[in-house]
Order: sequence, then structure tokens, then C-alpha cells
Amino acid sequence: MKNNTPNEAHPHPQYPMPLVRVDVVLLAVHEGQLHVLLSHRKEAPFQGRWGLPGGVLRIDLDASLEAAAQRVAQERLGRSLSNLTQVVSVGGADRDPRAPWAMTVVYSSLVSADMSTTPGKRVQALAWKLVEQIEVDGPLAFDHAALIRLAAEKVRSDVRDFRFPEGSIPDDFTLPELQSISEAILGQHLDKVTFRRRIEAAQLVEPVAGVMRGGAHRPAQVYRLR
Amino acid sequence: MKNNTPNEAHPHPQYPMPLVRVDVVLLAVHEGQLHVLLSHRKEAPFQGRWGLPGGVLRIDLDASLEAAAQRVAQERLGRSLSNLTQVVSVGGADRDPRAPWAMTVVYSSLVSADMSTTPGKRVQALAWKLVEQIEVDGPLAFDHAALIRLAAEKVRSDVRDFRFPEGSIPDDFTLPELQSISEAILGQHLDKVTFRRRIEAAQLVEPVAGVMRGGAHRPAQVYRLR
DNA sequence: CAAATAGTGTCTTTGAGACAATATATC
DNA sequence: GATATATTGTCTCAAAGACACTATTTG
Repeated sequence: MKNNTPNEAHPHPQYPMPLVRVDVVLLAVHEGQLHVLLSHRKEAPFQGRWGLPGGVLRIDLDASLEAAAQRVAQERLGRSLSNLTQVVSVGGADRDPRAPWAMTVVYSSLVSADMSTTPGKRVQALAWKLVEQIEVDGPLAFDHAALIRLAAEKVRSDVRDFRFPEGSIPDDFTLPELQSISEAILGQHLDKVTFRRRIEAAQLVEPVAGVMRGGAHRPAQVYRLR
Repeated sequence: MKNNTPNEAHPHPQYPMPLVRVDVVLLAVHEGQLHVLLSHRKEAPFQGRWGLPGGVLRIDLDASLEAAAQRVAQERLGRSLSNLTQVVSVGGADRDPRAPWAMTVVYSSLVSADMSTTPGKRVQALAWKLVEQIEVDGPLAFDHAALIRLAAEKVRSDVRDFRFPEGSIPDDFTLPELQSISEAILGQHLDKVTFRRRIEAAQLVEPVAGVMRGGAHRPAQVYRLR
């Protein structure tokens, strides 16, 4: 295994570097509520608690921080993430007993629909938890509860400004569906007329010609992002 | 010098870790315009260009990422920073030729007034540059131009929402002064009536009883944040 | 009192929220 | 046709912008 010692190719004076990890806040709307995917920790620290799935940055495998997040998602969650957004980085001397100094770069991703996620290697259990209920039933590992809140706030800010990045909502949707998703993320009711007016003004969507979708009643126009 | 090799106290499997740096975007309003403090690079990479002042994270000296930014500011700029805000972290294999893998955590700080900043050690020259003029006269080192733009956008967002963190504006100020500072940061004119109405509604300030301040004309009420 | 800046009044416009009416599907 | 949901119309209210007016200081 390579080491961080100086060599000819990289003559910069070397200091000991921290353990760098990447954690992922995977968010999804399920049954009208915003959920986050947590993993059950089998080992110390915080053994037995729920926490964010994550992993150690591998400079031999990852071309960038974002690439590291993608690799971790693939390994731990068995899937790629469509709209990775950096949330924050935290670090300090007392963060993690496994290293004298540890830091974490936190990425978040809002994905649409399918709540199916296969546990990856070393992950004993994955479960979708209500964001609103975080820390209500038992504390999370590290400061993960605060990190999740941060990620959720960023996503809410996006939704308030009608920023729906690729993959965060289904390709096709009706306006009532989009409103329902938005309400779930924001955790509050939105006025129907205002919502449609603003969507219209933002020129965010275009109708899929002719296609309609409905349950037992009047069908709704299907739209796409543009 | 210590090394990152495993030991009994920290039995976590070790991978080579990236070079972690901390860069500082120091912003200030000067003569009605938003400026950023840049340092002239004496050495490679990007020798001869202007870039953000920064330094290597020292796990033996820095208790946290933010503490590292404070130390770097003290060493390089000879001052502490009042309202450090994390902007973003960037990193990758090809970021810095001095290391096989390098990342930077960027902090920004908006400080009021005094443009005096003593160059610290190893910094040949410091200069306040117009944020708007960044990259107009010569490119900056690394992706620092983009990082400055990011930091400036965050500060603008704060100002739009009347968030003036401690130290970002003088302790005492008149409303015309506060408006002028805001306009400089936002880079656009603000309506006087609207500005005062919103300040009032936000209950952001309180008058300093009796104290007024003026030039050759009608003096203005002096306020403080509360 | 002239000049310059501080502070207020008020009209118009814009956009959000509330509520009602109309449209279109299934059963 | 009854029912449920989609879509549109419109009234009201709140906040922003524009503009004009008043207030207070110096010279």
C-alpha cells in the first residue's frame, strides 16, 4: 500500500493528513413524506445506531470528491446517484476514534420513487427513515442528524425555487403529482392555483402532447421538464 | 514528523490520504464595490498568478476545519476572521501537482471596513481585487475564480435576506450606510423606501439613542444590530 | 435661503393565497 | 347523473418599486 511520504514526484513538504470520508444523504419521497436512507452500524463507533452510509476516500480509485461519493453509493447502496450535491464538510481531531483526525465530505441526492435499494458490502441493514422523525426514536451516529437536516434544508430551498434536478422527480409527471412531491419535501401544503401559476411563469415544464393520466376521474395532463 | 501509518490506538485500515488544504475568500466593501483579498503566487504551481490565500491543514495544530481556516488567516493575513462560512470543498487527483491527490476546503468571510492587512509569512504580496473584475486582467490560480464567485453568491444571498453576521458590517451604522454596503455587495441599486421598510419589518436594528451622524447636511440616525 | 442628504407618504404593480366555478373522466 | 379530481377565473391582501414630498443640517 502506498504511503503519504515525500518522494521526487511530489516534493511538497508532507504533514500527516486526516482520514477523509465521504457520506451520502440519500433522500426520497415515499407516501407523501420525505425519507432518508440510513444504515445500521454493526461496528464501533456508535455501534448499534443508525447513521449515514459512507466510506473512506480512496485516492487510488476516486478521481474527485464527487466520484468518491458515487463509488461509495455504488458499493454501499448498490446504485448510482443522479443529482449529487455537496452539503458540507466537517472535521476535527475528536471526530472519529478510528483516526487522530477525521473529516467527512457530505453529499446529498434526491431520487425519485423506487425505494428499492440493495444493501452493499459491509452494510448490515439499510432502512428508509422519516426525515421529520430523525432523532425522535434514538440518536444517530456522529452528528449525522444535523447533516441530514442541512441536506433537507438545501433540498427544500431547491424545491421552493422550482429547481428539480435531473433524476429527482420522475421523467413524466402531472402537475398534481409534482405539487404533491413538493409538498412532501417542504412539509407544508401549497396552494394549487399559486403552484400552477408559478410553474407556468417559470417555464419549467412542457406538456407531453396528448398524453394524459388519471385514476378513476378526470385525467391530468402529463408534463416533462425542459 | 508523524506519519499516517496504523498503530494500536487507531486500528482502522489505512489508505493513503489526500493533501488537504484550506483556502480563504476574504471579502470586503471598499469604495462602493466588493473586493476580495488575493495573494500573488511566488512559486509553482501557477507561479506569478493571483490566487486565494491558503495553507495545508495541520492535524497537530487545528482542532477543526474552521480552526484551520482561522490559523491560516492569522499566518497568511495577520488577522482573525469574524464570520467564517464554509463555501465548498473541491478535490481530485489532478488538482495540485504537489500531491497525487489534493483537496481544498474553502471558507469565506465578509469583513467590514479596514482594508489594512499585513502580509504574513511566505506571502509575497496581498492585494484587494474587485470581485467583478476577477479574471478580466489575467486568470487566477486553480479554480479560484469560480470559488470566489461561489463565495460572493452566498454573501449576496445573505444580504438579500438581511443576514449581516457579526463583523461583516460596522458596529454602528446609519441606514443609508447599510443600504450603500448592501448595494455594493449585491452590485445593484436598492430602492430606499423598500429597503427601510424591510429593515423595519425584519426588526433587524435598533436605534442608538440620540446619536446621529452626518456630513455637511442632515444627519442620520445611528443604529446597531440586535 | 440654496444645496444636499435623511426620512416619510402614497400610488401602482406584482405576486401570493383563498375561494369558487367549470371541465372531464369513471362508475 | 353522482362523484372525484383537474383546470381555470377572480377577488383580496401583502409587499416591492417608483416618485414625490417633507425634514434637517451646513454654508
